[in-house]
Amino acid sequence: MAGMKTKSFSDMQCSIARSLELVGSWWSLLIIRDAMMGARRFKHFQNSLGIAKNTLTTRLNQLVDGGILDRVAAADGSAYDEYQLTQKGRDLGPIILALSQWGDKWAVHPDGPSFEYFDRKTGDDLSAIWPRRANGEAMALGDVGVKPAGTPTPTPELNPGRTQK
Amino acid sequence: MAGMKTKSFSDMQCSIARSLELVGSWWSLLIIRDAMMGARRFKHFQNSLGIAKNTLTTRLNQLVDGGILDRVAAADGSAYDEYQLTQKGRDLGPIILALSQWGDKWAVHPDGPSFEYFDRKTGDDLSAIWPRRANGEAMALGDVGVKPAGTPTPTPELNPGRTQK
DNA sequence: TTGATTGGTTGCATTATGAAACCAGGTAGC
DNA sequence: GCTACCTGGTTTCATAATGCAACCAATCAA
Repeated sequence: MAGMKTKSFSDMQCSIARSLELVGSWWSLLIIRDAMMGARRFKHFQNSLGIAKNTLTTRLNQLVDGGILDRVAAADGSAYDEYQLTQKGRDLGPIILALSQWGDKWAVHPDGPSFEYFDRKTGDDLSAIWPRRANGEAMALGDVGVKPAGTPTPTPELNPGRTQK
Repeated sequence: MAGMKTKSFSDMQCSIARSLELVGSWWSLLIIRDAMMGARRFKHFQNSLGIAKNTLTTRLNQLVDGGILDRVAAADGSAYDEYQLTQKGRDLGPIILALSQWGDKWAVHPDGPSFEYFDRKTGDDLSAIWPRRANGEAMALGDVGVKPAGTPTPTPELNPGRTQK
């Protein structure tokens, strides 16, 4: 975990906290972003991120230990190992996309965003990462309900939306 | 930023990095989660998170400064202020959901997840937060393409998917 | 063979965080 | 209106995470 003394989220039952614990730190997400863009070697990550080398070492080891990256023999025959996303790591894609989308809207750089996402099959831009109904229709965030696991889902009649004081 | 000395992501053009910089730390996301669940007062966050009070103070101030929370007069007439998500803050919902979904799959607690998400209008479970084509159809992560902003979108013919060595 | 690159490790300085004590103002009970 | 407790912090101190620079062995390019 970044900067915190001893405190760990791993005892928490909440999946959000557990995800954050396993991913490790902000740097980890940027490492994963670069891995999704094709970075495979220590040097790639270091050049792209401008991260201190000892910190990069720590983060890469943590991601390998966490099953998000695999350390594999280089594809090109080099004696240096490479880092490769596991399925667990590739499944972080929606998180990366959601962060990117939010940043494009609320924290964009004066020069605009640096990356754009598209559909490889059609060439179209991606539609927004957004909660969907069972039929795939995008839904308003206010229509997303949360409840403790195992409790019955409130019926729509008894649950007239979020109060907005 | 959590634990890091001086380094800031705010100069980076990447929207992911800029989002992470603005959100602040892991704690911030859990604070936002609680705010989405209805927490409004200092004490709510402290009880729910078990966070040190000085750290909570810092994080809340940072979220207010970042425009993610507003400090508002209490709705019930109390002299103590309350914290309320702004639109910018509510738009973090998809990130929270994506993190929750990943944790449910890859980092679940032995007792199972603590929360479930549903559609307030229909009572159905939410479908997965996932990249979608323009028509709303869910797409494989491997079909998500990334390119530097401003460059032309590669045509599907010339872009036969991610190589998977 | 020589020099540069890669992938680290080590040591030190600085910052973020945790824990506990403390405190002023608000609130509740009576 | 008095008192005790609650709320929302601040302060102090110890520790962990990070940055930076120097160093190093192994690899690779010429």
